Amino acid sequence: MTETKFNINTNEYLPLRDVVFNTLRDAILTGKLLPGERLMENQLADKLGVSRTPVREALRMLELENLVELVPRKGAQVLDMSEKDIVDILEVRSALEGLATSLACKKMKREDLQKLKALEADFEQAISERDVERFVEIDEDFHDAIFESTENVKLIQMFRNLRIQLYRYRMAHAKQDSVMTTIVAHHRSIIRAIENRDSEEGSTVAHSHIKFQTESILRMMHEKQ
Amino acid sequence: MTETKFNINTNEYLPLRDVVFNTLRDAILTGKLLPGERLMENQLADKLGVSRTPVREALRMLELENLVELVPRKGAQVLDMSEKDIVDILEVRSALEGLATSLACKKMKREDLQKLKALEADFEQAISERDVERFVEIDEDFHDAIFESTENVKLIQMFRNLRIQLYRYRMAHAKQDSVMTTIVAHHRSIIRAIENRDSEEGSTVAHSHIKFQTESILRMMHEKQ
DNA sequence: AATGTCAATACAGTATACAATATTTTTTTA
DNA sequence: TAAAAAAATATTGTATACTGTATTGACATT
Repeated sequence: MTETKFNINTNEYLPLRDVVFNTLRDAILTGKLLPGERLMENQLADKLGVSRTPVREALRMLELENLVELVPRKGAQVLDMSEKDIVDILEVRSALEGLATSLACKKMKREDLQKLKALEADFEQAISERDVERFVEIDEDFHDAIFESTENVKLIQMFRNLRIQLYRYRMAHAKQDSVMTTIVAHHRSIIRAIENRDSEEGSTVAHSHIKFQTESILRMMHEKQ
Repeated sequence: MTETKFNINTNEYLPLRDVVFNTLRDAILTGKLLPGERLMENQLADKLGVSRTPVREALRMLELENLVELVPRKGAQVLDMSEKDIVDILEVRSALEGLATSLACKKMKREDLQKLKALEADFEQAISERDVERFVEIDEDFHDAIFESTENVKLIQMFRNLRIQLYRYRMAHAKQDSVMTTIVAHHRSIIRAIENRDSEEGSTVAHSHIKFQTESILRMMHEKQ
């Protein structure tokens, strides 16, 4: 199917720790493992059919992503997130998003901008089909494209790290009335700023985009209670 | 010697992995382990008198801090940093520093501001004594104080992570002529912005502070060659 | 001499065994 | 019966043993 010329076959191999890591991360992000739940090495090892060693290493990787908390000699548990944590994360994300967008205004290639524009139609379709999951996916692509265009590896890395931490809230947020259409409107403004190579404007719009997201997530959390 | 009332004795205990981590990190940051150097688990375990297990875990922790690179089935080596890496890091740091300073303008307690001001005298003394090491330490305290005042745990965490990565360059940078006095001048502007509770100004000054640092480090690197 | 093949070696990946410490349960004592 | 002490158990920390894969070097082949 996929034609591969000179496929250097760089590693089909995944260490078990990565397999375990992916499995546990997915379980946490999809809510199969709940905040506060204890993660015991033996138990996980048995369940996954591996030894404790890769489980331990996977747990440490999860700690790096702030998904679990490790207390020496006590063990690991799935981290819960307070409202303040969410606000803190979004505050940092706003700064990063501002930087990324302003850099995108300077550096994004024309073809990549075209791809960004093409996503608009996908957004509209997802909205009309009320497909929140799809919408959220495209939203990820949109922001990914902006960060990628900065060509700043550290920036991309930090952004991904923050995003993972809020992954659990992304769906519920977008489900709210009119949130999706507002997001699309913001995206249009961002695209316009990039088109005009207006870094100042890009940064400003990005900030207000995240500000809206913050308010929306907070509103959702308060309603839920 | 040290009188301890109600010493809750919260863990004198450090897991071996942390001891190894600290040891290796220190060795990397002080240049005892050089970029590109291979870190072999057996060898390190023997040298440090522990087993491979804590060494492996320490290496993974170092990877998180971007101090070593881990290639599956190949092993670890001390990461080298290109000029681009440094610029990338400082670009992100600039955004974080801008956010932190603008938050400090809003949130810093008066007493903490006083402490910040008190550092000025220390800076002057370090300069007059040509004590670069001391100067750099106070500089760390200064920026730490600003980030602490934001009360944003994620922001502080990311800042620390970035700072560690540039630790190796901090001394050489400050050693250059007139750099220290310029830094102190910048700090005064930052303090003034916080005093005036002027977030906009704080953010701007912070950005130009890091911009100066970036240029200075780059200049140094080019001269060195 | 250049290239290819094979064996030897070194290394990381994984599993397991043992040690130390928390936690839980049971027993003792008031 | 409640609290304290002790024992039992569960769990993490560390060491070691084993496995599989790269890497290296010797040797053979061209």
